[in-house]
Amino acid sequence: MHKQAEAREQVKNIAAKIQTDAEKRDYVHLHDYLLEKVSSEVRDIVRESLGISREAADHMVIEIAPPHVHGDLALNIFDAAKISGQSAVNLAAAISKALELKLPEHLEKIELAGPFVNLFLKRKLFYRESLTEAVRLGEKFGESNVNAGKLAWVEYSAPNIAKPIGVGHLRSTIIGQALVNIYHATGYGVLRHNYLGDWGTQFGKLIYAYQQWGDENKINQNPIAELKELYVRFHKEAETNPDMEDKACALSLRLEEGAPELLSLWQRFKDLSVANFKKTYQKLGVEFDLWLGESEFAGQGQDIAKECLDKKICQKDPDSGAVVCDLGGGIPTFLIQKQDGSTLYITRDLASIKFRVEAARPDVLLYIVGSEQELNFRQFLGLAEKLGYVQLGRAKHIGFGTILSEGKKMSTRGGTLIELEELIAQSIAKSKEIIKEKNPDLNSAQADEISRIVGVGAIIYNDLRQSRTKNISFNWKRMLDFESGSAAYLQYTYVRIRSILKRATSRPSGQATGFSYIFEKESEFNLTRKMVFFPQVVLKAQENNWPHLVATYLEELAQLFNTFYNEASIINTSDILLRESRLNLISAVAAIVKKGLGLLDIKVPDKM
RNA sequence: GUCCCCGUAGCUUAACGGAUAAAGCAGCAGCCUUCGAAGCUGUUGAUGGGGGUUCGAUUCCCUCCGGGGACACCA
Repeated sequence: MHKQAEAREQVKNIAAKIQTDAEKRDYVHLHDYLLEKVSSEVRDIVRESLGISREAADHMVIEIAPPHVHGDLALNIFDAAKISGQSAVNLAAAISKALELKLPEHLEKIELAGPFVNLFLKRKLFYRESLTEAVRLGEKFGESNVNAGKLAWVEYSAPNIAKPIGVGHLRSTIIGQALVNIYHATGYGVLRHNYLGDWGTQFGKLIYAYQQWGDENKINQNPIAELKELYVRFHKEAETNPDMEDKACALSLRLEEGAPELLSLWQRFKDLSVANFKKTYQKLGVEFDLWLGESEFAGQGQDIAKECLDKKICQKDPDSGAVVCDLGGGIPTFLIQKQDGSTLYITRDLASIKFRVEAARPDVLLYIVGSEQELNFRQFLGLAEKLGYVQLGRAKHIGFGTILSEGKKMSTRGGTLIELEELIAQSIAKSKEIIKEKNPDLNSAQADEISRIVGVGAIIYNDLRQSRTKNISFNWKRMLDFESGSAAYLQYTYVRIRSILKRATSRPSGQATGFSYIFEKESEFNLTRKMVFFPQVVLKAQENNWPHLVATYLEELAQLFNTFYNEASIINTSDILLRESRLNLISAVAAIVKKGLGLLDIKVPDKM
């Protein structure tokens, strides 16, 4: 089909651009990070002196020592013990002895406590090196090259056309965009795909409703609201008038067959919707490389069904003639073709994944779709793998919980559904009230700009701060609580640091690589000790598809900063070297906060 | 009925099978003539019940209870 070739060409161009971007990219090598250097010093010594396998040695992980423990860092050897088949206590003793005999460069001493090996850093050296590194890398700190050269295809947002975006698609949009950013930070090239819900029987209903009651004036004035109105009216009237469903079905079949007058109507609805969505995405700071909807794959349903039958993976139901698939393994059977021969959602998804793999050859494909579709994805991906469309395990469904209001799912009928546009507008308005109250000196334009950043940040953070799979209990008050544990808390921390830096008479002398940074207080050291873990946190967030790790980390880092801030004056530090060190320290913290929030797709204001 | 997710302090949430379960809100007691108090310090308070695996379980397995969701011609 002509259209299909065009789409393929488009995808190939996008993939090529992603690849050239990747080639030009200046990657930060993971093994250059200080924490990695310390880790490999330890691993090398242990491997050489104990003769344990590389795999076991690589599974020794350095962590921050718990507060009640003596030591700066702790070596977690439990996995290594399991791999090398020793008891943790014995291995820890052997490791501790080996490290004491040949002390790694960055360590002062070792302490053994049962199965735990506690590490004492040469604090001055560590402080100097960690700060030098963070200052040098600035807002690149945290990135790595672990997945350099790989391509991830991420499908997210995926709203249905002719309907307003609701809070359900909001989660997909926010989580998807965060994962896009996080994947990119670990080296991936990422193709951002908005797979529009622009096909299926609902368009028969919509067209029917339009033909019956459509009002051109209203549609031109407020397209989405009016289209939704038509759709709702259809369902209301269909309750008392059941043959409307059949008429709508007939329309949708004619649409699928390509009836020109219906197609042009459909195209118009789609164009209106997309224009509207783009405005919303702009407010959220979300962007896509590819807008390719389900309709693109509607024509291939029959071929897919035929292939499934030919390969004897699916069967024709003798009574109805529908095509049925049974994957076994406790997965319920499902249809891939209706008895009237028309396609289903899953059939189009199959055509779509085949297309994606052929056109771009991604290393991973992510589908950011609510957990209620978990079964559908097990069926769809199971069948796609069986058909050989995608390699086992490369395509993943990234599910997430529902947004609940008072413990219940938001529903249009119950009047509890919040449309995304409404949510954004209200959040910005409420943020503005708070901002004006907290900082009355801001002029109106500044207050507008800041409340957009803070209001949108509150929405995004409310979603990403907790683990993906859990339901979110939606609560206006909590979302707009700008105290600890909020985006505003992090933004405030950033703004405060910027403010100190502006007031300081000397600028941080970041460029000097040999600069001998010094510290005085425990809280300063604790900050750099926390900072060096940022790249690891980003990596782990990517590996597990857990954006909330970044949020949790940033809160902890910000709190360490605020503690330090409260016990030491930075500008009034009389020792010049110490003052210069502190200015660089807080500047590095600000860079991480900005970078981390950026990974979550949250902006930072200059003042607030 | 089958399958999936979830159950942690009064509330909302953290915790690769690891040391004394971590925060925020709410409550109580403190800290601004000094870099932005949207902050900081202290304090009260929790793993739904019962088994099991393990040197060690909030985490894994079984079971019960409670909440949410999904189960073929919708997406």
